[in-house]
Amino acid sequence: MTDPKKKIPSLVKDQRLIQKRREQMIEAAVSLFIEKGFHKTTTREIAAKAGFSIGTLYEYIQSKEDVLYLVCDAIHQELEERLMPVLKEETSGRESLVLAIRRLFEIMDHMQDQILIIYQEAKSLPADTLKYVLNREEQITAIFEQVLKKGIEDGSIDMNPKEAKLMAHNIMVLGEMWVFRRWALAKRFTLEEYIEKQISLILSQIS
Amino acid sequence: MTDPKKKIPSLVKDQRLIQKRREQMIEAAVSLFIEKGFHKTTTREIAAKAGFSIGTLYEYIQSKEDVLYLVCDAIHQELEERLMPVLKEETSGRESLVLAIRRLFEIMDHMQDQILIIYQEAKSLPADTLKYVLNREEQITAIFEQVLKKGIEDGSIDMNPKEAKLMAHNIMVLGEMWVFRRWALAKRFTLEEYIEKQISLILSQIS
Amino acid sequence: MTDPKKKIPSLVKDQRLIQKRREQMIEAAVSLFIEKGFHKTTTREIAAKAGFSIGTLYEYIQSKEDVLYLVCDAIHQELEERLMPVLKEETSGRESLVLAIRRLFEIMDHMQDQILIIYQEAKSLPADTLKYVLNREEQITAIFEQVLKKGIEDGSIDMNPKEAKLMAHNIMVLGEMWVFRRWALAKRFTLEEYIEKQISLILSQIS
Amino acid sequence: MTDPKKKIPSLVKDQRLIQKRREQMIEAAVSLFIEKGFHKTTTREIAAKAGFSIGTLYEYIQSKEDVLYLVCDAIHQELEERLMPVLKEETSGRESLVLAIRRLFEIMDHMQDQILIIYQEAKSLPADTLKYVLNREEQITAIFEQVLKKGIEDGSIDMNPKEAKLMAHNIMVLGEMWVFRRWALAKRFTLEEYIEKQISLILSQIS
DNA sequence: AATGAATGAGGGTTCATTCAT
DNA sequence: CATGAATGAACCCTCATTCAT
Repeated sequence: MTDPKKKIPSLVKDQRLIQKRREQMIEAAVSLFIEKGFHKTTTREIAAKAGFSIGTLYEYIQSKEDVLYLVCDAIHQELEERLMPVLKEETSGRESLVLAIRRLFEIMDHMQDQILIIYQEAKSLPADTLKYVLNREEQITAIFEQVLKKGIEDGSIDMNPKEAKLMAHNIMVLGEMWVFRRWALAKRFTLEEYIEKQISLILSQIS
Repeated sequence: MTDPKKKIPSLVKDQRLIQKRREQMIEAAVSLFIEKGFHKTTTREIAAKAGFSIGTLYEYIQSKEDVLYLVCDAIHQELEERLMPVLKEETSGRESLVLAIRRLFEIMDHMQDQILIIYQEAKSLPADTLKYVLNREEQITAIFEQVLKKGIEDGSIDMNPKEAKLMAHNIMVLGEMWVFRRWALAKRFTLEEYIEKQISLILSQIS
Repeated sequence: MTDPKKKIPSLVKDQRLIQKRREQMIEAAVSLFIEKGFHKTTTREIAAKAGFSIGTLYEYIQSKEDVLYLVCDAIHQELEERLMPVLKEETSGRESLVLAIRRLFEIMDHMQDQILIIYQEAKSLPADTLKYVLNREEQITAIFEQVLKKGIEDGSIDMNPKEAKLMAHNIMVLGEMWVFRRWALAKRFTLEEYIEKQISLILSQIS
Repeated sequence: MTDPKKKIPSLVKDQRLIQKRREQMIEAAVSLFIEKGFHKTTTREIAAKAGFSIGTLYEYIQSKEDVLYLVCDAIHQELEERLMPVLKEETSGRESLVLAIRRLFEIMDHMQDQILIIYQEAKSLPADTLKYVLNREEQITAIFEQVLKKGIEDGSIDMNPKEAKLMAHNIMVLGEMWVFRRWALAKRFTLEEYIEKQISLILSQIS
């Protein structure tokens, strides 16, 4: 139910320190992965940019792939933290949906580089670890499923509840599309136009 | 307008042979990239699986990235070749659209591994070369734009022609989604269900 | 004025260690370059003979050419260190010249293999780096120019000061000649005979 | 006594053809060796520049080093052919010497790139083959020895005949010096100045 | 807890040479 | 005689990971 995270073992005991060092390393890794991708980034570079030595890096992780996992998880974390507030609003499911979609797309625009990391590099995770990341992705998708169901219940959305999950995936993917088809879309639309048009198209499916 | 391909220089002069050897190399590379990804596949493995020596491999390409480009191009080629026939049918734009979407999704299902290669590995191409691949992707997307416009003209599709391009991208992405969200979708839907539901959702946007 | 050396970057920080390892590597490389030349010597051989791994070698240099530069520089260093003491003597310029020539030729004989490395391999250095080596060579030549000028001033040498530089080059080259024409000269002369004859010939030019 | 050349075996019988093809290959190789050195020049490049295929190249030689030998020999040949005419003049040994030195230095200037090939690349020849090249070099040196002896005999040159050989080597080396110390000498002297000064210095040794 | 020197397997690429056509 | 495709040993260099200090 809650958010199961993979435990990455550390040689260091002090939990505070672990958190601090991992934040440093994630920040360093994100910018490096954005710049050159996971494979072309070296562990040395990550340690250097994080401000400590390669030896220290390996006190807090066990392999380079651990860093990738921490990065993916942090990105999902940020995505979720940015998305959740919009759901607090007390409105109809339909309005909630529109707000959430808009927010999602704005987040996608804002975090485009990070989103790309997940899309392009997650495959390099060991199969086990990958599951945790995909799980998290599914949970975020489930948020939209919930909003849709709320709308169906309060009558503001007209659709078969069985299709809520698919619809939720569609929404997520249309958001991500702004990131990984940006090379084509940005030639034609501003973010605002993109949001407006997609919301309008989605609404035409639930009336 | 037409389909510009990047010329990959070869030390070998015989064009027939170049084509033959490159086909062998592409087939080998595709299966290896599927199995272990571009970065973890070695040029030696590609040569061995293709049935010739590493020296021979380099008679037909200049770098490992050339192999990746050839692979991406071949995948797009196959995708296009599988998609085009469905457009020959003499029907309304709307029916043509439905046929094309169905075919696209079936192709995505059939070529899922290859599609994943493009999505996950194309980023490793040199910027110059990447353009060729994205261009090709855009051209395939344009096919759906054409079908939509045909439907608008013959009155079978009701939508603002200005939105045809976006809609075409949406369709492509919903097809690709069957590939890269398969881990979530396949738990809930068969391909057939997926096709039916998505077509029905898309049709609700153009009536 | 002073002796500008090219800074070869190292991944290792400890300056002491850098010096120590580079000395090991230079000693190994010199003997290998003598034995088989720069091109036929592999970096692995250098590392092995130096007593460490190939990975360690590359912690202290950036490319095989860096080793060649270090070798050339060390050879020039030794040459200079062997030559300088003879100039401390308090005598006339003429006597000083004779002493220096004798010493130079003795050094050439002693360091023949190393001198050959510079002559035959320096061309493999990148243009930038080659300049440092040639510069050093010119500085050593300038030593003889100074001695000649001292002799002109104190009246013990009779020559146009304008020709001191050319004369200095001649002396250097006659010294090197003992190295790279050894195959012919050693058949006819001992080192001592060679020195005597050449000094006598040179003196006949400055009286 | 005469000029023993190394026989390089060829698979082809027709002597005319052998000579023609080898001339082509030498011309190609010389320009490539000048441009990039022996080691960085590939046999493919030599064949291509010579105007035939790599297969054909190996019909006329047995190894890349054979090409280097042919090149060295051709250079010596040209050097000799340019030098000999000056000896035909009917004058005193002293005048003959001056003429020969001048001619030698002019040739060195003219053929500087080729001379460099011999100096820097000959060491890559197999020991056996190297002997032929050094032999040739000694023969050319002997020319000057002859001129000196003629001068001693006709009284125009005053020196101990035992030193003629050394003197001849000195002259050769001072000529080569114009080539391999050009980076320093050309800053100070024109060829003409260099010739004048060196001749004057040499003459001061034989009066 | 932090450091950073050491390791060495492994990767991409080159190129002299061969030999079937 | 000429061609040029095929070979594979060998080269330079990288980098994730370890471990003594």
